[in-house]
Amino acid sequence: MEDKQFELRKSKLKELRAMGIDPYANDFTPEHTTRELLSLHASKSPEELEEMGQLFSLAGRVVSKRDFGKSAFFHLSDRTGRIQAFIQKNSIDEETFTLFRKLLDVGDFAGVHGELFKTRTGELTVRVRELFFLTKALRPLPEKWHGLQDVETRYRQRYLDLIANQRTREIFQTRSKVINLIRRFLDERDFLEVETPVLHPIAGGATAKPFVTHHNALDMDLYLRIAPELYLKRLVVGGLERVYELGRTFRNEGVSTKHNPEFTMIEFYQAYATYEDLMDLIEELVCYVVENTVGDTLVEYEDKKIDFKKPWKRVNIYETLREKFGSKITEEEFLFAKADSMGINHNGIKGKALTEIFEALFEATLLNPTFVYGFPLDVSPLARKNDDDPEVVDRFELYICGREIANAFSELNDPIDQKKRFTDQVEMKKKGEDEYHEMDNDYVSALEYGMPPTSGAGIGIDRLVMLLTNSSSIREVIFFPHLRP
RNA sequence: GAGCCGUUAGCUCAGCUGGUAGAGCAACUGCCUUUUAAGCAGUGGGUCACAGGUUCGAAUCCUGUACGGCUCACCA
Repeated sequence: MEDKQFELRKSKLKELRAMGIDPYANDFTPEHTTRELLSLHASKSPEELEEMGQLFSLAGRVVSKRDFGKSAFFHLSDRTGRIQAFIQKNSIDEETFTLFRKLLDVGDFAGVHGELFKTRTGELTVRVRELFFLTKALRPLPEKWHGLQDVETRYRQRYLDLIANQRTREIFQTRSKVINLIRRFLDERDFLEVETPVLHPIAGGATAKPFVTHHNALDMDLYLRIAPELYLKRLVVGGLERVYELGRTFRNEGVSTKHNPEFTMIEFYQAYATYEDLMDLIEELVCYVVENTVGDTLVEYEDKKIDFKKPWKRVNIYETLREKFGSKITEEEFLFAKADSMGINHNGIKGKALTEIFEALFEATLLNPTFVYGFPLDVSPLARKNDDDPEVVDRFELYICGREIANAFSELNDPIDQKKRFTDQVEMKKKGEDEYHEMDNDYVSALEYGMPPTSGAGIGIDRLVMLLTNSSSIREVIFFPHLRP
């Protein structure tokens, strides 16, 4: 048997057409929103509303219907909220009233003209004087009481999730707000928003596996960008001293509650700034976003409370490890033995062993925002060497709630050093670190023209939004997360 | 990629150690002019994810497949 409700609604569609009513009309312009009506008039007394006598017009989806035979209530939902409407046999023409009862279903879009009044329970309600059929819905909506629970349907048919679950709408409103706030923050500081290529001939700017695609006309493979970094720095060479790009980045890695193959990142670069300046800037930026979304420096996440209050802790990787293991931790023999005992795959790379030991032991403990700095040189091929310790680079990562949220450093602008670093990366790539950098001669030659001292940062927007919306999975903050087709 | 768990009506879920499918909401038919999970009476609706197997008999037990969730690994 074919879906009965579907067939029935299709026959209602035919019936409407037979009566000369276009079930997909586009001739109604709402002049008000539900939020306007509620915020301007909800506090008025019944008498005040009656005196007003004004006709309002609004449109939306019918999300509930309570039929009493000779009158009925229903709720209309628009982008701003929902409002109750009341239709009565003797305050509207009879044909419309019958149409409403027989042919208008929950899920349909309708427009109404009517005046406002208060019901016995005091709810501001529109008394419908005219009703317009705008769009017939052929499928029934998810259940009104429990909403839509099935996660697979929620992700695959996000529109249903948005209709049924208020929380989903709020999450994406917050996401939008976060992005807007970041733009505003950087724009106010004279950063220029730019766009750089998504298709890269060399996948650079991060250590990650790229997606490969093919350009037919040029008969060449291209990579979806794993980071916009190297192009943004070319722009700094070009004299754009403060730039940022907010956009999608692609990494061909596993999918999890914290990883989506395409995710949103902001990278920004500021000439004449140090990585320590960027700690201050990021602290300010994130606090600005938190204040204007959550509205409190204390943010509840799962069963934890994250305190965003400035100043944030700053933790040095080497110092932390020396405190734990003594100074011999930087000696190769001891270090590799330790890493092996912890099951860490370091591939004979010292910096990798150090950072992975640190992450394994301390990452999960970093609940409140914490800057982790003092990264080894060999895992940071694009970062500037520290002036005091040439084994270390001027780089930090921001951890919140045990997750890496940002990565930043003073940029390496010495082209000869950069070339050597790329060469070292290529060597390590041969050793089996297949996500390490390739030689990028074009980038090196850009540096040869001179890049001013610069620092740059990347912030994972999805993860930040997760924290601010108390979402435990990245799929909750991406409209259409990656699923098998 | 590995382990564990899940998939039953449009939606939310029951269905025990195998005996042939249930509820609420939604829908349909009535009644009802201030309800808001409206109410009352009645009706219809299922390849129990898919494919095999065991059995007299499978939603239930077994195997495989698909899709999803969680954890781990890689990573941001």
